[in-house]
Amino acid sequence: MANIKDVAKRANVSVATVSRVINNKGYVNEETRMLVEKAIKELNFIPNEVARSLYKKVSKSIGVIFPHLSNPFYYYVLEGIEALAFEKGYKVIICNSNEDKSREEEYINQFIKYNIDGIIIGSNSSLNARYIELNIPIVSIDRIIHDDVPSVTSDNITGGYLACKKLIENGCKSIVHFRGPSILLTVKDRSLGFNKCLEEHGLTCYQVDLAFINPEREIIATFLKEHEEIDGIFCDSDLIGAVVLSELNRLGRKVPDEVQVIGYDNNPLCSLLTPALTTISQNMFEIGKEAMLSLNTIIEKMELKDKHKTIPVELVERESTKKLVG
Amino acid sequence: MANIKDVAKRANVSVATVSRVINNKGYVNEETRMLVEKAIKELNFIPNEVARSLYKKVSKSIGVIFPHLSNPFYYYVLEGIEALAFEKGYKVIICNSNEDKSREEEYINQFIKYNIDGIIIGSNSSLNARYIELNIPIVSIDRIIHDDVPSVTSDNITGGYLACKKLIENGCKSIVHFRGPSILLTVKDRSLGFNKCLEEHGLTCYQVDLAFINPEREIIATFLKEHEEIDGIFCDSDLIGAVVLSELNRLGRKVPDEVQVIGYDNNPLCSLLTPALTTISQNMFEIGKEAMLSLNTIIEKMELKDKHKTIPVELVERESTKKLVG
DNA sequence: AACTAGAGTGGAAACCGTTTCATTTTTTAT
DNA sequence: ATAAAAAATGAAACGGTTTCCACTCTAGTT
Repeated sequence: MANIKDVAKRANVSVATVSRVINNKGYVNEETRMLVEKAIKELNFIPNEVARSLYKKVSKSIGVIFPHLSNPFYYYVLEGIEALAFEKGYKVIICNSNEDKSREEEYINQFIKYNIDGIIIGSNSSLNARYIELNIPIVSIDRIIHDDVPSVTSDNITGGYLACKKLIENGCKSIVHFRGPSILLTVKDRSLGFNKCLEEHGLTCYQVDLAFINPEREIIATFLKEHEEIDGIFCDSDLIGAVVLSELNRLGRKVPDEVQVIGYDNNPLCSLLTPALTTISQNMFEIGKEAMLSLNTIIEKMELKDKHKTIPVELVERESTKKLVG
Repeated sequence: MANIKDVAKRANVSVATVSRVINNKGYVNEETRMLVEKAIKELNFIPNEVARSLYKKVSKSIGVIFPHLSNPFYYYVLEGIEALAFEKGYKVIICNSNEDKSREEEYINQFIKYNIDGIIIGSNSSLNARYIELNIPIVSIDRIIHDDVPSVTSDNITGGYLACKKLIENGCKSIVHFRGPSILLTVKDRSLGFNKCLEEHGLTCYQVDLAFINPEREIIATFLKEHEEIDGIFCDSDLIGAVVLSELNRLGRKVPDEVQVIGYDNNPLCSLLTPALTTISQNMFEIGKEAMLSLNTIIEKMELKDKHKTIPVELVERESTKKLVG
């Protein structure tokens, strides 16, 4: 690999001049510039970004830490991040913390070692105070980890509210909320909205806690068997919704005529299920884009007006819900 | 941020000694080591990997380029890559080429600029000869891009064969193969195996070409409507399988009694469908792991015995297939 | 003619580690 | 006691780039 010295030698100039040419900065005679450019081409020279980053302490790359990649939510967010990052000239380094806090911290350390310009983190654990002190630009997704750390979250309260409203308006009387892990803020918020609406109508509901990604089929099956009166179901993820639909089908309960089901996320899977799943759509691409936008703002030391952004949700109606007449 | 000089000053030693301590290399007196370690802790010193990488020309990180992340296949592969990479101390940089060859090349250039140690690429386009000349360790996934570039592919030929065998053994007479984009090697290979088995039984089948990720529902619907005689369906992805099941359901055709369906990938989605989808399982995690293993072997300049690895597949039987009696 | 501003260029320091080599001190073997 | 080997340490070079500063030269101003 040719380096800047080789180019300088070949073009019969100093390295400083070559640097000025590649960075388009400072005075360079037009003829000299041509000479240098010719040498660059001939030697197939690519400036070494590591050396550059060493000097400038800026790497034009950002780190993303997600608890797992197998949750569709994250990769749609990722596509949003990537889209804007690419546009702004940032490389994206993606790491998988596996929900493991120590691994998360190890990755943050790596990022620091690599002069990373900023971090987007989708974490369920709270951030070590050390990192806030370090003053690296960080944006959190789907959770507010610290008042000083900007965040982008989905409007989970409204999400829960909308789902509940739809079920009640559709005539459901006996409702269950299959929730995700109740430690999560997102889950808490959805419950908040859901229960608020319930309350407004003088109703209550069952609550069952499940895993997000691999929902426990037996718990769902047992609950549904023991509660034949259930006619409205809200699930905290479409994956839970899919299992619920599958179990209802097994039990011979008709959806949406006997039971109505609403999922969460608007996973592409929804329209593949039978019946297609009504769901709360999170604009994941937008979440990613906004997070990257916030991050860019902090990196460039501009003022961030909206420290904690909330992205609106909407209900997407498919075949698993239906307004019951009478 | 403290640097190695600050540590040296604080511990009253030279930077060389500090370097020896952090790298655990060369002679260091036990007492001195303690002193240095104390200073490191006090100053919260984290060695700058950029400087390190500049000198050593090794970055302990690898780049992964995938055409998109929204295909579940890729993120399971990714988890395999990550698992081994983490173990071996590599950071993983993931890039999304969006099937765009120029973006792919841009990312490879970035990787070079960053002294990346190796690249795993899941590409549909053939690799520019330049990169092979550059002699960076590269491993390709799901495709053989060059005889000299090691690869890890799934045993697609056997996958196609197994699917066909199952359909025929189960009593299917009129078979259709809903294929992915026929430019892809994977798709070609599956057809190869599938048709071989067909031939062995003196049969032929329909072939319909579709997109992998967002299969065209109308094409599938039209075909199924026009071909009521179909009793066996092989799909090149589970997503295609899901749409097929949904359309069959809409047409009132019973699965598996009237039509049998086999998908491909063993996407978690399979067990959520009704009926649960029989599929050819690709061990994606294993593919990722093996790719990382090959890459590590080349990076460390050890001999790679198996240049082109093939990962076995297996048929996972669920509810969408059934041995017909009589 | 003397003076100044700006164009054009190169030398060298800086970024932050690693490594080589030389030197000193300690230990072991004879 | 002495030579030889091993342990411990620091000075300095190195990696590839950017940038500051100093310098030369030309053109324009009084």
